[in-house]
Formats: sequence, structure tokens, C-alpha cells
Amino acid sequence: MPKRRSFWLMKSEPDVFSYGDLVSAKGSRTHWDGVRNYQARNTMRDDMKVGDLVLYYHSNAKPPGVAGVAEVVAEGYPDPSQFDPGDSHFDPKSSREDPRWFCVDIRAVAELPEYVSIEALKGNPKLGTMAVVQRGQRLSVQPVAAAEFREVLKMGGTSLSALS
DNA sequence: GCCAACGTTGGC
DNA sequence: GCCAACGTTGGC
Repeated sequence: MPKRRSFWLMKSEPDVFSYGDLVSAKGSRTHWDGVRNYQARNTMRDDMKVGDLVLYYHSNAKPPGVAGVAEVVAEGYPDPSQFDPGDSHFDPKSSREDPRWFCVDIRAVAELPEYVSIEALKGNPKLGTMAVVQRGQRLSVQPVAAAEFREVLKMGGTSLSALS
């Protein structure tokens, strides 16, 4: 029996790699490399599947918020940057035989017609338990409930059916 | 730029 | 295996 599509939120600092950068990238896709947190690693390695949808969140932005929607186009594989001594994400404790860090590939699906700021997210009672609005939540790859995902799309002026 | 919250490291 | 010290995240 086919598994239902899952929903996620991924954080990126727009000064480093914004949603616009993803749109402009070759094929509008990129390797989500450089994540060095075990929980996020596990999510990318084990849980994210091709076709899952992602809220693309701008952290450390003015204001922070959800900028667009992306889609998982390649499932977890060893993050190449951990093997590159010249890369800032190089991890000398990792090896190709036993890689420590994993990444996925994502592709831009659609920019939200209206940017959804964290202030707006926090102001929506339906999103009270959403991970990203919780105090002290730093996880850069986090699950999103289907109802939360739909609600954020609605706030952003679109819908799941409009995306497909 | 501040600093609270959190995750990781390493001495013991 | 505890936990203090340290580094990072990320909203404000």
C-alpha cells in the first residue's frame, strides 16, 4: 500500500540561500547539504520521500517566515560536503564507509503569493502546536502536520490543488 | 548585537 | 554516565 505524502519545513537563511536562489538554481533544485544535527539528519535519511512537500522557511530574516513551497526530488544520501576538507562542513570523524551526515534534494514548486511571517504564524490559533512557532525550536528540518501545511498555504494565498 | 534555549563535547 | 563548558541557532 502506498504511503501518504508527508509534509516538512526546512529553514534557510536567505542571506545564504533564499527561496529565490532555489528558484534560480539549475533545474530549480539543490542538495540540502550542510545539516549537522542528528535529529534533522535522521529525518532526511529515514523519513523524507520523493514527492513530499516542504515549507521553505527564511530564518534570520527580516521578518522570518515561509517564502515558498518545495518538493523532495531525491531521498536521503550521504552529504558530500562532509568528505571535502576544503568545505566548511567537512567532518574528519566521518568516512565514506560509514557516513555520518545525509542530505536530500529539493526543487522549488511555487513561491507563496503572500509571504507568511512568523508573526502571522504565531497569531494563528490553528498553528498553536506547530513546531516552528514553539519557543526555543531550532531544528532546521521539522515535520509539519497536513492540516498545518494546508493552513500555511491558505495564509500564503494558495492551496495544495493550486500547486499540482 | 543580545541572549535564551538548545545540542555537543569531553573531563572525570 | 554525569554535567559543566562551550558553540550554535535564531527571534527579537
